[in-house]
Amino acid sequence: MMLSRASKYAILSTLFLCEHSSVDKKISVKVIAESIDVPSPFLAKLFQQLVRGKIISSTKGPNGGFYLTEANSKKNVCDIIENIDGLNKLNDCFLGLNECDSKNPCPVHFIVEPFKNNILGKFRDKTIMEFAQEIAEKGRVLTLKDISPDINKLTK
Amino acid sequence: MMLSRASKYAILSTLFLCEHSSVDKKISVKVIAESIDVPSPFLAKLFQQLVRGKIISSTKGPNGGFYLTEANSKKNVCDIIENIDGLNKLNDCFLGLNECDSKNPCPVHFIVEPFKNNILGKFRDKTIMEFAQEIAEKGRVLTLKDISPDINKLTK
DNA sequence: TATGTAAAAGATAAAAAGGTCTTTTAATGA
DNA sequence: TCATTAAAAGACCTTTTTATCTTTTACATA
Repeated sequence: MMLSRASKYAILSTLFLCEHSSVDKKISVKVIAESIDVPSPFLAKLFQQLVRGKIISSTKGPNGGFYLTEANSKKNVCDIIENIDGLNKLNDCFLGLNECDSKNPCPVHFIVEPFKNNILGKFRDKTIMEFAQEIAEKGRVLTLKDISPDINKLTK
Repeated sequence: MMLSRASKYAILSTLFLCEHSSVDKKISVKVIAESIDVPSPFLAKLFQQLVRGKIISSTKGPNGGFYLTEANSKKNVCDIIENIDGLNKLNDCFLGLNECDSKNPCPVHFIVEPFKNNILGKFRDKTIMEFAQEIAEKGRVLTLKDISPDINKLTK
């Protein structure tokens, strides 16, 4: 019922790629890692896996880097999660019961279930492309960076 | 936005205590651990912490064990989570953004937020006691054990 | 075709979560 | 008051997740 950090990184950077890259404008791990503030060797590993899973594309060498093809951008967020965490992770009972369904529900089953369907729906129905467009239109910034300065850090 | 296994164990076993124990019917870790199918030394550690947090009570020696007092049973599930995971864990952005709120929402913010409030509400408004009663009334079994036999295990 | 660039691959390390074991302390009652 | 029982305390181990580093491979172009 929760994404690993790896999945989160994968989602954000794939959306970033969708917005900023194309077949003739490939982007290196380093640039992406800095843009969304994620450890770059770790992201490199994730990208290898996403390439193998045909979620994103890459070419080596000068002017090489990562990018999305037409086909790639028709994938959806579920595909990313599936590729990194596996989908079961999202289906586990919120309280950890092995058997939690409408017949033997945990105390929060009927709260969790609609939410799960809702979010899985969103992750399945919209393509990466549609997602990225929505984000761009609304002027959203998808980064792990601190946007506003953090008081704790300033006072150290 | 997700509970650790430790928190889940803590919630289930506290509810178990509420239903099955009292000041003059204390229960040992071992019994509880077996009932809900959780590693007993691990549960023992958790219980120590819950006792320190005044969520549950204990006495040593013969006929000793864990139990809930009046006061204990008026605590709520949030208190348990707070004590084990800290409440922030539930408040983190689903996609890991550092700043995700209605002003700069992540793509799923408006799906996640109502759910969060909903479930936090339930965890805050009902006491352990009320929760346990509800479970008992509905004849629910809160265990991590497999209830129905698992085909995979049978065929091994 | 040599050179530089960037990903792929794989080995390794660090941190966190989960789990175990042993010794000490407190309570009970014989 | 001594033996027994069960939790408390704390050291320790294992696995998983997260992160890094080094070497190899592929590609581009000068």
